[in-house]
Amino acid sequence: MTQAYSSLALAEPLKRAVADMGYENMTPIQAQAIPVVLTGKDVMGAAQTGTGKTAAFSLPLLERLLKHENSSASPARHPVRALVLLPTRELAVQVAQQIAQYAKYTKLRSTVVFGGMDMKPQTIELKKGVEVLVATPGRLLDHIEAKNAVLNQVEYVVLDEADRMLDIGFLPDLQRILSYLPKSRTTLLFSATFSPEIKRLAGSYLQDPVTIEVARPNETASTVEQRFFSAQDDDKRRAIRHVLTERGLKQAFVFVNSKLGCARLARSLERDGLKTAALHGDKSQDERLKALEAFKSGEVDLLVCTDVAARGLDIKDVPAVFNYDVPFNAEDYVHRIGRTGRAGASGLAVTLVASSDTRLVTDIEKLIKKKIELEPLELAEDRPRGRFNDGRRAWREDGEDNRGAPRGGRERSSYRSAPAVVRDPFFDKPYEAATADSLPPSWEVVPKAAPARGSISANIKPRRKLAALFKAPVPEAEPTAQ
DNA sequence: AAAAAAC
Repeated sequence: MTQAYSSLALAEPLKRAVADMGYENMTPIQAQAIPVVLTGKDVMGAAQTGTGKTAAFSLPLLERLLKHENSSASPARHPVRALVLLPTRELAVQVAQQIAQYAKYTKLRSTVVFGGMDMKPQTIELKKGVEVLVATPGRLLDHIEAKNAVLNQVEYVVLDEADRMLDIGFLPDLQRILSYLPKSRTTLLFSATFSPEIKRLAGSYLQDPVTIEVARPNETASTVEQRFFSAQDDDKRRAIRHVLTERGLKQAFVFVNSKLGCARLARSLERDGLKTAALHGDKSQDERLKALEAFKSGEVDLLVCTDVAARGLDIKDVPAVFNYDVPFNAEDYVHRIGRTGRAGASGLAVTLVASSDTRLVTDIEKLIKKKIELEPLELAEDRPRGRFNDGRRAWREDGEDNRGAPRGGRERSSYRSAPAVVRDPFFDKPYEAATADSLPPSWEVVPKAAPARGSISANIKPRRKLAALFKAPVPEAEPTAQ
């Protein structure tokens, strides 16, 4: 049963803002959470990625701020009445933008504070007075200590990506922030993933909470097609290009586990002819926001990123997510692939699994409670493999064959194994993002060696089209609010 | 095995 926003007891300005955004029907988490949040009770809410958790807490929160005036505040002052905390700066920006959209026809004011940017403009906004404050923990504490933000009249606290906010890395900051808030308040926790331990911990921050679980916690969105390919490091970049071309994909997130790896991979993919931006925590905030903007505007095809981008980012129509590295935490897998298949659209998640990653894949399998089939993705050689006796690789990054050009030295290099060079047609031409009328050429998967007995790959037929490994895309559903 | 969040 779908429910329309118009059926809700929301103030006219809020309904008008929702209508402006083109939303009509609520998602299940919205339909269930909004009436409960409207009662003012504490809530712990779990729903799959991309199903509109932000609207599920923002709309009823704004409604309550409108309906219940803060009687203890002097008319001239605008005390912070609602605080929304997030684990990354980009997410804080996004949620703040969304709240501002919902509140645009009301007199409620909101702003966002986060690190990596000048304190002054944020201070000016805070001093003007805001009812709703969106923030990342570290910078908020700075503002509290500088007396720029006074939180003793906060009535509502939201921990978005609550399980992350409650993990060991954030907990000390979070506890300090909560110590500045009144004891009597409403607390709302939302996430797509909750471990049993975090749930227990979360319970200690809530009073008589209502638990809303639209899906089993940690459940992946049904709109995302999940594929796992075994691919060694040298093959991973090519695997990405093959899948992009085969599926006619225009854009994708590419997740890696480290900041250094992120920068390196972005450079490599750029050399392969892909338009790429890198997003990780060692970049300046300016660069981070620019990278995200370049991806949103379609200026770049690939966003190579660390887990800074794993959670919450809502970019419309991202068709695919690659896990170039298998994430260390299974929960992060759920969030990473949740960047695609949002709001009912279809998405593809491809995880590239090296032989040392099998343990991590097992963890993911257990968490999402879905059987994972590891498929071989073995591509034809595009360049000679192996190394010289002196350890140099037989190929160079610029694509030139390195054989026959030994570095100076009296010992003559000999090539240990000289496999045949098979050219990969995609590798020779610059990558072009697919358009409606550029049908991708097909490419064959060629097995490199006989599969080991008893391995998963033993069941795979020797030669078949890569395209045949993929099923038809899922049709799009009607849009719902995010 | 890492990343994120303050200066």
